Amino acid sequence: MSEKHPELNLDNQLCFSLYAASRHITRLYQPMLKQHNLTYPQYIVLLILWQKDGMLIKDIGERAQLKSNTLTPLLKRLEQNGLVTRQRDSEDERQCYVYLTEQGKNLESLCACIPSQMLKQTEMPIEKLIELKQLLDQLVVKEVHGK
Amino acid sequence: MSEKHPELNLDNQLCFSLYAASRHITRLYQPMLKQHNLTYPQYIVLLILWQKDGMLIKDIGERAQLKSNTLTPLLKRLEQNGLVTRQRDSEDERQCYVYLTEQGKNLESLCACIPSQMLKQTEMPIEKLIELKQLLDQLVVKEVHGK
DNA sequence: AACATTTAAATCGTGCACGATTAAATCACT
DNA sequence: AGTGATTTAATCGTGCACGATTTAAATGTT
Repeated sequence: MSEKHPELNLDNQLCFSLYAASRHITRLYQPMLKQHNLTYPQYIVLLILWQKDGMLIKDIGERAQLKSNTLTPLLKRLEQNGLVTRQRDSEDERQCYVYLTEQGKNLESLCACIPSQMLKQTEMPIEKLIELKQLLDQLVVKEVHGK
Repeated sequence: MSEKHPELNLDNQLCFSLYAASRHITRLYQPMLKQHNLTYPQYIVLLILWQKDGMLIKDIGERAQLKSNTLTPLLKRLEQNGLVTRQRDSEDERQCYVYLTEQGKNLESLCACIPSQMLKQTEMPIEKLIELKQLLDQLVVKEVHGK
């Protein structure tokens, strides 16, 4: 066991805990999302559209922190599955609006139980989860300003 | 703005904060890793091997929480780049050991500055980062037991 | 010894992520 | 009006992640 560089010990790396925890939580979502034929990033995009229908891809991207190279194919899949439609802005043909279909809107109620089921599975007290979320958001906020 | 299902508000979703923070931190690593022609998951695997050289793929996978379907191609790329070699166990031909090459070993010292540079970039006090890491690890530990 | 079971790695297919580039529309400025 | 810069989405290529399957080797059981 090398101890030349203890700062490189995996157990000291916040980055790895973050990476592992994120994938772990995504895996926990899979069984529930699979019932609705959704992937986790698709679910994120739907969360955004359920809050505000008819958004521009650009604005969805800002909210989800994803660019068109990820969103365009993802939205095409959602469209193929009948959950959204895409429509160019007639005022500015560069832009593209995304609208929920009826099926996409109806899915919201069906997914409403997911957050509470997830909370149950994590088995961590709600105060700790809130604390964790705040710390995570602080970690990201810095760079948004710096940009 | 739909408020039928406030539990689905993106801003209330720990999962999204986790997902966004993880990708954010990975992006922060990119410039430093690119200098050594490494991706972030490759760096994770090297962190593991720097701690203990000559591990089985199975054990690397347990440590990194990755299976062979992810590790095999990743290790082939590390091998192509001259950082590791792979060798079947002659006692048990199913198993495969991964060894650092000289170049792979030498890279450790070159990467030793990365953690401190990352700490600088996050601009979050070290106590908060430690707290964050502990919470993340608690989130994951539960499922390992349940499994 | 024969055969079912288990294990480890590799393979396959799908869907992200993301850097880089492209194409088209709009804007800004002369 | 003309043209260079900017904006938006799409496209392209690479490398993960991961469920599912396959292959080969080892193990267990009769």
